[in-house]
Amino acid sequence: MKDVAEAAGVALKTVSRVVNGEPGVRPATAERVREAIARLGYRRNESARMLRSGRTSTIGLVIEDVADPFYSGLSRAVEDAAIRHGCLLLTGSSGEDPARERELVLAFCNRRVDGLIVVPAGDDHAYLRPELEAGVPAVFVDRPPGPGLDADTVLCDNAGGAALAVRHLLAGGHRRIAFLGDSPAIYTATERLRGYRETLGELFDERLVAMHPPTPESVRADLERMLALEDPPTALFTGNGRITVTVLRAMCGRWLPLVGFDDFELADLLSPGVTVVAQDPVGMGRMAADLLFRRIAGDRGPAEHVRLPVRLVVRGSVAR
Amino acid sequence: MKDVAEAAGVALKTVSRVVNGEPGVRPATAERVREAIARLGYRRNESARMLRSGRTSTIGLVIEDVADPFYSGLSRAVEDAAIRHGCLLLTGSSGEDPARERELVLAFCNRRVDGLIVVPAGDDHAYLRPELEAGVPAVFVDRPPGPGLDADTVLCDNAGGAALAVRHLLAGGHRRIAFLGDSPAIYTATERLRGYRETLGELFDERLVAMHPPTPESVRADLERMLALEDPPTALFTGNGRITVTVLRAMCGRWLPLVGFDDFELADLLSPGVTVVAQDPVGMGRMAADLLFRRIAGDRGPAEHVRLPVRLVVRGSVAR
DNA sequence: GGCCCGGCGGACAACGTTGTCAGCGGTCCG
DNA sequence: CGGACCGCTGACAACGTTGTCCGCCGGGCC
Repeated sequence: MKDVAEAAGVALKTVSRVVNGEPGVRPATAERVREAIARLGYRRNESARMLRSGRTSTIGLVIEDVADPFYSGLSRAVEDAAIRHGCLLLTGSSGEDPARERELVLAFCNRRVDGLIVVPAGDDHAYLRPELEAGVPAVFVDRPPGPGLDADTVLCDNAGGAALAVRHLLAGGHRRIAFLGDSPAIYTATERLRGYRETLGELFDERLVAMHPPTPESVRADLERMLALEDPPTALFTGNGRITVTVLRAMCGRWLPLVGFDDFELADLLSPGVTVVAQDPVGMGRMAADLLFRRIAGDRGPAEHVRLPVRLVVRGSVAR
Repeated sequence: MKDVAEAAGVALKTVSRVVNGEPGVRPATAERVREAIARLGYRRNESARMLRSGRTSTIGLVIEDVADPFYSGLSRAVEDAAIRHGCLLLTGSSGEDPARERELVLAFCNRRVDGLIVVPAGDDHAYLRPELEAGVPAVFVDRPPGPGLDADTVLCDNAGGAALAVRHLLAGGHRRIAFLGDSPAIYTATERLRGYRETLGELFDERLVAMHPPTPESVRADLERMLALEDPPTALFTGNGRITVTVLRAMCGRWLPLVGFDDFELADLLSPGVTVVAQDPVGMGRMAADLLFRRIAGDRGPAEHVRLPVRLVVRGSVAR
């Protein structure tokens, strides 16, 4: 900027004014400055600007894995909102590792992001308290933060969705409904288990429940074990998109009526189509971003807790 | 940092040394400093650090759409490499809009990213020349930059992959093979058309080619038009994952032997399974990131042009 | 016992920007 | 005709960090 000022024969501050479109510069001078900028290929240094102004026009997003369609949809929605507010997006995948989540969040804080959107991997967010108190707005999506942190959250109706799924299967005449869920360490997994369990009531049977991170082997083993019971399941409820797909693959050939939590591309093209409880990742991302930008704009109201509805999408997979 | 220094009763620079693990601080002093840091909840301001050091430990990634599985896989691979090098990732989706691509890239440059990975949307990258000359390393992925820019590129063998697909269909006895591709403005689309055309030789028939951004309506119309020909196609070659899926949906019920460019999740679970030319988005992302970090580390060798192989994954969709 | 050396700590400038305030003409009004 | 005001421009400090350089102090050696 100093060079531009010299080239245009004006003071540093005048260049700054032109660059920022501030008033008080004669058109002829401004033109001369702009010409010098173009000639020298000058670009404003945002680091310095941030340092001075305190705003980075950047928000941080921590998700579980960008490559997972659920999170990449959410991610895109957040990005769109960021662009609308003139912000850029720093993205990081925690891979369900609380330590990694913490590192990412703190790295974002070091860069003084204007706000954070976090899909928490762990359930201890004490490390975030100083940041929140320092005024960094944060919104938690898909899962609530650890205890003792009263921050904005955007969740979906996990238990209600599970209830929808189970009731649909019950209505189909099933009494032995297995649940294959993700690790109980994951909030959404236990919530969905809760909805499943409460809806089943006394039909609940612990032997029909399996919960851990899905691998083809573990899912296959779970299915084998359950199908070998003297009173095997006649239908399946799968706890997230990845598990649904893994189950579909593990079943190759055999078929059990199935409802999956979370919609996925091509669910409708499989035969039979897969009935799912559809969440709205894009809606969640948009909602979280809206909330965050309201906070960034200065909204200091009490923490908001949004719970988005889910809906049952009936396809062929439960026909008797 | 000044506050920490005061609280610990030492000089500013001593705090800086402790924070950066530099030698020359007595353990007792260092401990006092660390205690003060913890007590005050101090976090280093990266903006100031960048300003001073010139390195941001951040790289920028411009892709077409994070929500597209191809790009989200690539994205994840780049992120993993970035983390390995202690960098964070700024991500932006251009949505095939050259103006948006330009804005994103320039916004990244303003933030002084250490390097850029770009899936170009446009074919005029003159705007990037000053940045490249200023020493910002850039790697282009999936598509080459516009003419006159000699930068590192990581592409896949588009024409070769198309040839694989067409030869597979020819071997299946087909002579009337239609090609449904994306807009000819997209490099990969025209390359795949070229491979298709050259492999077909005199079997090539312009009436069996349709190229534009796929919408359910346009794809349906293309299929209708082609199937109404007196000599209709007996097989399809689809130019990317999105088109393949759109075609599958548009065909509902009817069936034509099909090979798609780009693999996609569940392609194997459809019945029949969809034969595809599989690219390796993760490999492309990793390769691009490796190249970029070599440049960032100071490699000033001539531009490298990597072309990754593709492979034909035969599934059921071409059985006669 | 004095000198030199090494280990440690601190003062200061600089990175590139923006906010504050002051200066310098010219114009308008009394 | 003089003073006040306004439009434009510029000098300077400050943001928080790090690199450079200097000084202090204690110990070992001559």
